[in-house]
This record gives sequence, structure tokens and C-alpha cells, in this order.
Amino acid sequence: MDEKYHPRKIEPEWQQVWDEREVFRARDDDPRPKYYVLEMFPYPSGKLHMGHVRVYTIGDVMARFKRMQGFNVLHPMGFDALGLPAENAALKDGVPPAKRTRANIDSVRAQLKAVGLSYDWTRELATCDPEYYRWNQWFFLQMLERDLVYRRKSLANWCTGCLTVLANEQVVDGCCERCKSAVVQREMPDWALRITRYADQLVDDLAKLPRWPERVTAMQRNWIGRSEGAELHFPVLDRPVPPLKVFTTRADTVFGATYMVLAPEHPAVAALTGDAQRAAVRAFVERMSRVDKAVRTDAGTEKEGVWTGASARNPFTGEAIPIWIANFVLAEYGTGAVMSVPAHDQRDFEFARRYALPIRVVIQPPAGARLESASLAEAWAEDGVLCDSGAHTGKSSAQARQDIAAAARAAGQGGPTVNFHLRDWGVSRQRYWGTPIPIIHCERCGLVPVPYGDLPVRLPPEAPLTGTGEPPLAKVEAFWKVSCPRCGGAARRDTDTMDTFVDSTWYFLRYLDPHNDQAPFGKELASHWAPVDLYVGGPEHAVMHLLYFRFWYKVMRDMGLVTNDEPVDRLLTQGMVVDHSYRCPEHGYRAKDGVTGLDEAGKPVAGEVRCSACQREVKVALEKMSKSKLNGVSPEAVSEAYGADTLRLFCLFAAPPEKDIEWSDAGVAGCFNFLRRVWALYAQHLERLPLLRDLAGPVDEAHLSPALVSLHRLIHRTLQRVTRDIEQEVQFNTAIAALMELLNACKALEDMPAPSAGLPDDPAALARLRLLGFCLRSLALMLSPFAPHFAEEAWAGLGGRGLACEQPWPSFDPAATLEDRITVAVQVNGKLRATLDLPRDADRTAMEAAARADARVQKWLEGKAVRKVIAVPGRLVNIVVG
RNA sequence: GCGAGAGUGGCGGAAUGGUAGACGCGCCAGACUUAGGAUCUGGUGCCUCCGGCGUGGGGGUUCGAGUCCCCCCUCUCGCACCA
Repeated sequence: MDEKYHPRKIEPEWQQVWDEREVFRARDDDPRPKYYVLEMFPYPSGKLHMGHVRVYTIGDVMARFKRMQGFNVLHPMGFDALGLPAENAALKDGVPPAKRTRANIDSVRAQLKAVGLSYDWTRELATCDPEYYRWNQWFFLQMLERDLVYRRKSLANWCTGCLTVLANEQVVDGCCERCKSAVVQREMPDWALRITRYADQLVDDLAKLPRWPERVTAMQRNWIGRSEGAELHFPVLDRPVPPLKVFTTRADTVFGATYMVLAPEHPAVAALTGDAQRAAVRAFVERMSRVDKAVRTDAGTEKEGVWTGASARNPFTGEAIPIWIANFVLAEYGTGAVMSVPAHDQRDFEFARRYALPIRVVIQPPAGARLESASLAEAWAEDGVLCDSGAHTGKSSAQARQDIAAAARAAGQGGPTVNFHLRDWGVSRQRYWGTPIPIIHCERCGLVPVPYGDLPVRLPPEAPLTGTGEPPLAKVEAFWKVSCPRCGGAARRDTDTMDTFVDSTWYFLRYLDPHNDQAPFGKELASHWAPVDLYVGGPEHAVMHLLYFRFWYKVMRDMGLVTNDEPVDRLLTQGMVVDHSYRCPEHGYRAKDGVTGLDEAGKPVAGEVRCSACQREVKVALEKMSKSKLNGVSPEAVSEAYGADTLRLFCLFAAPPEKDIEWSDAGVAGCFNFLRRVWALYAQHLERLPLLRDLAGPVDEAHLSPALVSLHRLIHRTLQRVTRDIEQEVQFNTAIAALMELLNACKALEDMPAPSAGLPDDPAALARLRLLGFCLRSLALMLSPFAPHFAEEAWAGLGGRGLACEQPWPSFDPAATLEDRITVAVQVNGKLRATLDLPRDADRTAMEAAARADARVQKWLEGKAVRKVIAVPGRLVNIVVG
């Protein structure tokens, strides 16, 4: 151990030791209880950014902590290596995705190692490896056999920028989530996964995830959108058309249904349309097909529609009601047709007003004034009591919903049913850098699965990437030109590739068995390691990735590959790393050195920040660090200046894991300073360190000064706090704060016997050295999860055997966490008036007596009658006077 | 509109219903200096400072509320014509 702290010297050395001794390798046959820590694997873009450092460090603390606690920890890492960015980059510079990705993976792996993350690299995987994606293909075929995959022709979200089909989840406000270009509707044949078949389970099993953030489960619940209601059939009058089916959650309002509305795309529209209306209906349908769906279905868009000329019979009132089509009805939800109850639905009300359709009140509020159809100002959408509803009049809404649905079922005209917002998952992408879909299109045999023995269907090493909508693989004849496995005739491979979200649905199980060439993974290994105990990742994956991930797991369960229902026990969604960004109205985003008006610490001074190019005031915001916003700080630069341990420490100390952290150079310097001060503490006792190794026995407080007894108690208390903060609270910031407090208290260690050749005979001196050893060992071990390189160096300096990261997590003595004397607050009428130093075990009577005896307290009691005294042992005394 | 979360010093942030502001940054004062990313020691919520006031605002429960209950305001994120 050197006199001075040189992180750049010690960090690579310890990384090498960890590597050589394979200390982070997880053994499948280890008898200790398992703990699986997983972080969402990165897309290997080449450069690690601060957000990555943060997630991976959070996971790493838990992995290192659990390892020290005696768990058999699995902490793997891999690369989500397929996807658009490599393809887009190839368009620019011609480097084939495979080549670029391999190089990027090597670079990112090196950067991850430089952060000191404790991964078992023997299990590394990359999704672009044919030995990985062959199992995507295998799953696809398995799902095909189970009718979980089907070919469909559907209106797809077509991104005009990426020139590819997007999932509904990838469309935000009518634009591509990735490139922000407009998304339009286009009819495309594609493959879809029946995630909707699992909709019920995906909702119900959220109850089995108490250790997931509520906002994630809430978002999933919302996205799946389970909605209970009834299907009702409305016979069509004077047209040779089967009855129209509608879905409603308000069957209780059916007596108020005075018209119907269909989506413009509803298949019955043409057959319903009367000759007089044909031109208008056709024009409306035509116009709707051209309006962007997101705009058309935006809540702010005005409702409009046309009458088809047809009418239906309300099955409950027997009345004839007109059938309209309108922009606000969605073809894909429910049946694409709705019964309109203008008195009790605001949309229907507005539509009825606009087109002078009848409004009829059939629900009365439980209290207050009666609603009158003629004078209704807005829809009454709440539950109430039915009126003018035949036999159901007088029933509550809830009762009527049940009865009416039951009546429909009895009459063979519908019945209770459930609808979901969730749609099936379209997985076809017109892209090169993805998993080829293992299907062969044969003119004679139709769609033919690639035989299992022919997997993997490999991507050709290169394909012409033109950026147009046609799949690149369609231009590689050697790829698509095949003979049909069934009839041997000329056939064509499917030239689409799979959505890359497929890759990340099951990767965590491949880590268990990364070289298995008979199955995606062994069942026994899965039953040993699954589920993941802690999964760390960004909240942006709350819906898509985590929903697909849960879906896939349930499918695997039904295939007999895994044995429980959910893949992840505890989910931790970490906050972003943000910093100030500066946007100039003329020059766009500016870097820190492209603006003026920052103070010495590099923080913006309100209202003073200007663009150094044009002197205009710039817009200052706190945004996620990114290249495009020019507000990123490179982890490498920080490591270079302060070391990886400081980088880690800052990411952990700045805020609790779930919250965003604001980058602060001063904060980083503070963390570095902390490590340097700990180092100085060890350096101060450098000559004594060898002695301490053999002084592991219990500290004899009887021979210690009061200050050192206090320190001894504090060490135990710190062990208690740090353990609890990591394990239960996952609050690393307070754990580190506790370590800082302990360091501050180590001033008391200055009074140590002079270093000598051997152990002193004096029991007092011996006790002091024992305390010193206990303190330095505890500090080193508690630092190990957070600043692992530092901890190794300190541990080695202490002459510790083995590696710090392999030591058992230090235990504490609960009895030794308590001070003998404590500070007791004394309040008079709830206001603090004095503090007393009392023995810890002082009882109520003693506390009250001491409080009353105190001059500072007496002043407030003078001339007042004491009405009540509350004494809480160990805490406070509150004297109530009146 | 619906759902989730957040509002505490100059700043990041702490506080099982029991001394609000741990810890860090910044700032102030002092010490020291083989000028070093200096370091060390002490101090640092606000005010009209023997006392008051303070956790977005207003009520309530309690001996005692940042914490529990009710109402309101602001902000962030997600969803949103889903019948």
C-alpha cells in the first residue's frame, strides 16, 4: 500500500487479479443459496455512457454484497447486438453491421471491465451470434406449433423515416419513437404473436409482483387495458347482413341506445350503405383512410360521421335506430361497432348534438335532480338507477349490467365478455440486422416452417442496405432462393427479420447455459437459477420489454421449460443521469464551452447564459445526458481523472437509485476526497497494519477511553446501517453517508501506541490496537461493494487473507450498537427547551426527574401547573403545562 | 380526464409519529503550507437572535406531524375518443 492514493495504478491491477482468479464465476453445483442479479444488457454502441455506468454499478453493488453474504451469485452480462443503429450506421460508412458490432462489443466489454463490474464473463452472449438467434427461430417454430404465431394481413404502422413496420408501442403521438418521423397506415402481410391469449394472465399475475415498482405494474395494467362488459347483437333492418355486434361496458344503458356507429373500416359498411348515401359514405371512408390514424383518433379531433342509410333494431327496446359511421370509432378495438347512448356517454352526446340524433335518459343519478332528456347539457356517465328501461327499470346500474348481459346470452344475442386494449405483437421487420424468420414460402405448399434440423437460418454476412422499404434480404438471392423442404420445388425464404424485442425476451435464461446446442437452455439449470432475484433497468422499458419478457416466460412455462409464473422477483428502475443542457435559438444545442454565463463550478447562472457564437440567451434545461444534447460527460474521462471507484461512488451517492441524479463535478470531487481521506487513515497507520492482522479478537471496552468506546459502538452501528440500507432499502446513498460518518469519527483513532516490533503487553494498548484493526477491517469490507478496487488494496494492506470481495460480510453485535449514555430531548408543550445526557436505561421516572431538575426547563415551568408528562425512554420528555 | 410519483437550507439530498436538515457540495473563519487536484480545524436553515419562525398552501388527529387523515396548488412521468 502506497502513502498516496493512485487509483489509476491499483485499479487495473485488481481487475487483473479478479480475472485471473475467476472470482466472479458462478458455479451451477454450488450448494449455497443462489442469487441472480441481472441488469438490462446494453446495445453495444461502442461508447459506454454515464447511464450505463449507473445501472451496472447499482447491480454490481448488490451482486458483490450478496456474494459476501454467502450467496452463490449469478451476475452475467451480454450484448443486445441486433437492431437498427448498426444498419443505419452502415448506410453512412459502409461498414457491415456484423463487423461493426463485433468491434463495438470488444470496446464496450473493455469499458465495462474498467469500471470494475463483477461479471461472470464466461457466460457472455451476443444476440447477433447465430448460436443465439437460432433459438429465437426455434421459439418461433415452437410457437407456430402452438398456434401462438400466425400470418396476418394488417394495417401496419409504417415509419416513413426508418421505412419499416413499427409495433403500436413504438409509435408515439403518430411518430416513430426512434426517429420521430411520421407514421402512416399501410397494409402489410406480417407475422404476429398471440400475446393477447395471455392478456388475462399478464394482468392477473401483476398481483404476484409486490416487489416491482407500482408505476411499472400500473403502466402494464393500463396498457393491457382489461375491460369487462357485454357483447350485444343488433339485427339490421332491410339488409341481407348478419346482426351487428357491439362491445359495451355499459349494458345498463342499452335502453338509451338511439343510434349505432361503426368504424369506417368495418367490413359491413359497404353492404349497409343505401344507394342515396353511397357517394357520401364512400367519400368519408376514403377520406378517413388517408388521415393519419393517430390524428383521427386523438381525443381533441372533432367527431364527425355520415349515416349509412341503414337502420338496426335495438334488441331491448325493439326500436329502429340509424347506423352511422364515424371517425372516432376504432376498427381494432372490440368489434369495431358501438351502440351510442348519448345521454350517458359524452362522445355519443356530442355526436348526437351535432347530427340532431335523439337523446334519451335511462339512468337517473342516485341523488339530486332528475335528468330530463330534453334539457340535458352534458352526458351523465356515472352509475345510477335505471328508468324507462322496461323490466329493468328501478335496478341499480351494476345489477342491470349483469341482468342485461345475462338476458342477451339467454336470447343467443351476445352475453358477458371481456375486451383488452392489448393487441397481438407483430414481429416482422423489413430489416437486415435481425433474426431471419424461419419460414419458406412455397407456391405449392404455402407457408412451410424451416425444419428444426436446418436451424439456424443464418444471416448472410452482408446485404445491400439501401434504406428503402424493401427488405435487404430480398436482394440477396443466395439467401432467399431455396427449395421447399416439403415438395422440393423452387421456393423463397421469408425475407423479413424479427423485432429485436424478441431477442431480449429470454436472454437471461441463455446466460444459464450459453453453449447449449441442443436447447435454448437446460430445464434443470432454469429451475435452479430462475427467477431473477433482482433486475435493474430503466423505466422506459416498463411496458414493451417487460411485457414481452413476462409473456415469453409464460409461454416457456407452458412449454415446460420453466416452472414458475414470473421471471423477476424484484425490479428496480433506476433514474437517469441528467445535466444542464443549453439550447441556442440559432445554433441548437451548445456544449458547456459553447456558452458564457456559467459560474466557477460550471453551473448556469439564471438568466445569464448566452451562446458564445451569437450572444443570444440560451434555453437552460436539465436533461438526460446524451451526445445529441452535448451535455454528456464521458465515464472514461472521469475514470481517468479520479478512478473508477470515484465514478462508481458518485453514481451511487448522488441520490437513491430510483431517482434521477444531477451530474456535479464538485460532487465527484467530493467522492474522490472521501476515498483519499480513507486512504490517508490507512496510510497514517501503515506501520501498524501488519500487527493488526493477528488482532482479530474481541475489543475490550474496559480498557478504552470514552471516545474510543463511542467509536467502537459507532462501528457496530455503521455495520448495522450499511447492511440494512443495501439489503432492505436499496438506498446506497445513505449507506455511503454512514461510511463517511464513520470516517469522520475515526479522528478518535489518533491516540495509538507507537509502532513497535511486536504486540504491546499493556492491555490498554492492546485494546486500542484491536479497535484499530476492527475499524480498518470493517471499513475495507464495507467499502468493497461500492469501491471494490480501493477495498482490495486496503484489505491487502491490512495483511488480510484472500480477497476483500471474497470475505464474509462483517456481522455486528446488536448489543454493541448502543451507547451507554444518550441524549434525551426535553420539550415543554412540544417545544424543545433542553437536552439531557442520561444513561441509556434511564426509566420514565428518572427521565422526568432529570428534566424537572434542569434549570433550562424550570424556567418554562415557573408559575405553571404541570398537567401531564410524557416520557419516552431513550427518546424524550414532553412536559405539558397549562 | 385517468394512473403513478415528487414538492424539505444556497445546491444534491437525510430523517421506525419523538431534538428537522444526517452525509456531500458550496460558503465563512482560522491553522498550516517540501504551492498541493492542497490539506487540516471549527462554523454554517431563516429572522427583528435571552426569543421567534421554519418541510408547497389550508384544515384536522395527537402530549408531539416532513411523516397519519381531509381539501387545494405546482411540477415530472406514463396513458388517453378503448365504447
